[in-house]
Amino acid sequence: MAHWLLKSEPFKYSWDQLVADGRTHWNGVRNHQAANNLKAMEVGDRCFFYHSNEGLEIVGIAEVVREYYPDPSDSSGRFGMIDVGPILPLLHPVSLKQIKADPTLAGMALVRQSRLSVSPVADEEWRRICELGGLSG
DNA sequence: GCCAACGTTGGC
DNA sequence: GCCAACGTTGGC
Repeated sequence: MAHWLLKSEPFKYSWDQLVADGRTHWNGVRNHQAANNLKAMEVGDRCFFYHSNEGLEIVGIAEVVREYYPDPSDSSGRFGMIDVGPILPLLHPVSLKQIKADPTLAGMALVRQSRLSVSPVADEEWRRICELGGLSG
């Protein structure tokens, strides 16, 4: 199972909103690299949910519930979207500051490519963030 | 509010 | 096909 990280500005769409909604369309991606990552996702893959701009921390774990399909909000027809649902919040949100300070995590795509909204997460990065987040696994 | 990174657009 | 201009993202 692959792991991913999804970024959202909390004032646009927050973790709490995802919990309230039960599931949502992850639409509006207009970057090919991010879209390629969406394409590679399979139902059941887990994703960290990161709050950008405000918060600057990973707050929860979401799950892919529908694989890549066309995004009707893209008139060009080039981009697609997935659906995700919430799994559980982190007991302790993991901040960007912590991530940058941790040797295991400092090389994450989140850090290296700050503008990429959908990025892969390596297994050891996943385990380390779960640990920092207070989840035993 | 500023600025770096970076993708896109458009003139040539 | 190159590259300057411009727009957007997102951390600080």
